Amino acid sequence: MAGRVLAMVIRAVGRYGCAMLDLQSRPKCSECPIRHRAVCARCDDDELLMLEQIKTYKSFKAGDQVLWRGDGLTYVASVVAGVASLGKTMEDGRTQMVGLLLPSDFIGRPGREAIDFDVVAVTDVTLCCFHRKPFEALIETTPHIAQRLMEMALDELDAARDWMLLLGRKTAREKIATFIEMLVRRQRLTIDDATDQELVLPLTLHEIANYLGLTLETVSRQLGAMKKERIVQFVDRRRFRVTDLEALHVASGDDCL
Amino acid sequence: MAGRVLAMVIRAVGRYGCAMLDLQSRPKCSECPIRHRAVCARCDDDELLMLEQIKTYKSFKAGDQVLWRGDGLTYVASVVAGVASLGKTMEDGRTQMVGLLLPSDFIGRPGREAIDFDVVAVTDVTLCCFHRKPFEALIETTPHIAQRLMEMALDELDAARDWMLLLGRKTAREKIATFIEMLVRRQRLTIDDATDQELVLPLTLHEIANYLGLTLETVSRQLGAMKKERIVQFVDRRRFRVTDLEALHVASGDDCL
DNA sequence: CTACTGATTTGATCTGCATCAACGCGGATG
DNA sequence: CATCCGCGTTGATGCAGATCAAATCAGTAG
Repeated sequence: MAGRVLAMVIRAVGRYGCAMLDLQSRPKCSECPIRHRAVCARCDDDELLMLEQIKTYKSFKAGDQVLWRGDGLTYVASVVAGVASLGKTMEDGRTQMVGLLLPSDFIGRPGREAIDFDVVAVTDVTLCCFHRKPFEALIETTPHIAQRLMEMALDELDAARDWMLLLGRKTAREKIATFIEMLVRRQRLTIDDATDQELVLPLTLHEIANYLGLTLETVSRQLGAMKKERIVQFVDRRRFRVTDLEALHVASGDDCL
Repeated sequence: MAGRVLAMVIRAVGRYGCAMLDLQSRPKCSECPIRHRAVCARCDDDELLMLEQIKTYKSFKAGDQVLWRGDGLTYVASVVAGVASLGKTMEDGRTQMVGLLLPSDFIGRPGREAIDFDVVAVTDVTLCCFHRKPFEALIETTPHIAQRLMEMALDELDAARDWMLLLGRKTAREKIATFIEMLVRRQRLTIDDATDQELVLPLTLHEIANYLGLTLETVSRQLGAMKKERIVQFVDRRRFRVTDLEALHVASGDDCL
């Protein structure tokens, strides 16, 4: 069971002959695109060096399962590139996405043997993996890592709580609006001057529904309604822009700013 | 997650809550009931001494608002006794509880100026408060605190994700069953041989509904149904016992153990 | 004891979203 | 080129749970 990750990697690579990323490669931490946001953000050069020694890159193709619920946690990892989802599944097949992992987000947790949800690659994904045991040891000796991990966990906790309000109390329309607003805000953070920028839906309708606690039909209908109302405008299936940010915000049901 | 202390709460509440505790008093950390589970769990005696110097006890009556959303965070705190809730409210009055705080749980977060939800005392509550600034300084110099806070945040994150599945996908019946099962599991952790123990609903129907993303009428009806089916049995409004643990678990919709 | 207040129960009705079903579209495959 | 399959759209129908309304009960203040 623990070997599944590896099997996945092999399959992913095997499929395309050789994935673009060399598995053996161990890019310099100092040149890493997530250097200043990931779990290593607060580390100094010496600490970085120690991390560098226990890290390995792994790649996954869109759709690949990265971890199965109940899997032994041999590795913990940071998302370097791509989007992955955290999901829970009930016996009868109902599923709920409980988190979206974007670059710099952390997978797994020190001090626990198994993971309690599925991790799936939504797009092609690159992970920076650390063997859990040495990573845990590093936490004991390197305050900067525990401090950063604490910050990140608390941030995710805030996000999870916002999502609980959404799941528990918001209407379908409010859920969709909140979701789109979240995409806008994120894009803003990455690209400057992103007002009126073209945005991308990183998920299929099915995945969005799964994230919002709805069915895909409902998502389709609500999106359709917002198109009609000229709140959003689609250039193709995936790309769109927000034409009425104010109306979008009102529709989200959230307080003033 | 954070619970595992309900019996203590029940006992504390069952007596005279925490009203008897002197506000000015600064009890010895070494004799603190939550010494080994709270944010200070990993601290050694020296570290404890430093915490002791910046701590103050505060008490709140059941129903008191401890913090308002948007409040400046002058203090962070641990719950010493009693139950408090974290809640979110929408403009039109809809509310969703996003967390239950039991003894040893932590309120507030270092490195953030304001809090993004309301904290309300459900029962009489005693807090062990630390001025935020010196507490943050302590985190920088005391790895044990950051490590423990990280652990606690990750535990709460797991709990929040379970709750997201509940809010997003479970039926009313499953929600109620899951809630009761959670109460049972918590009690079990504290009192050995707790099978068939009498349990207490620490919340009103209104609060339970608020926690589960339901209306109080629905909660009442589902509880009524489970009474009829002899799954639970009430001795009075607040006290009950589970008569069919197996059926309860099946009703919760969760996987085998 | 009485009146009042807040918590709970129960019933009747309404509705938002799920469910079921059919169809159109575009990209991949042979 | 035909076909297939995953994805998205659209329509018809059903139902779980919300909403509205009223009665009961328990505690408590007078």
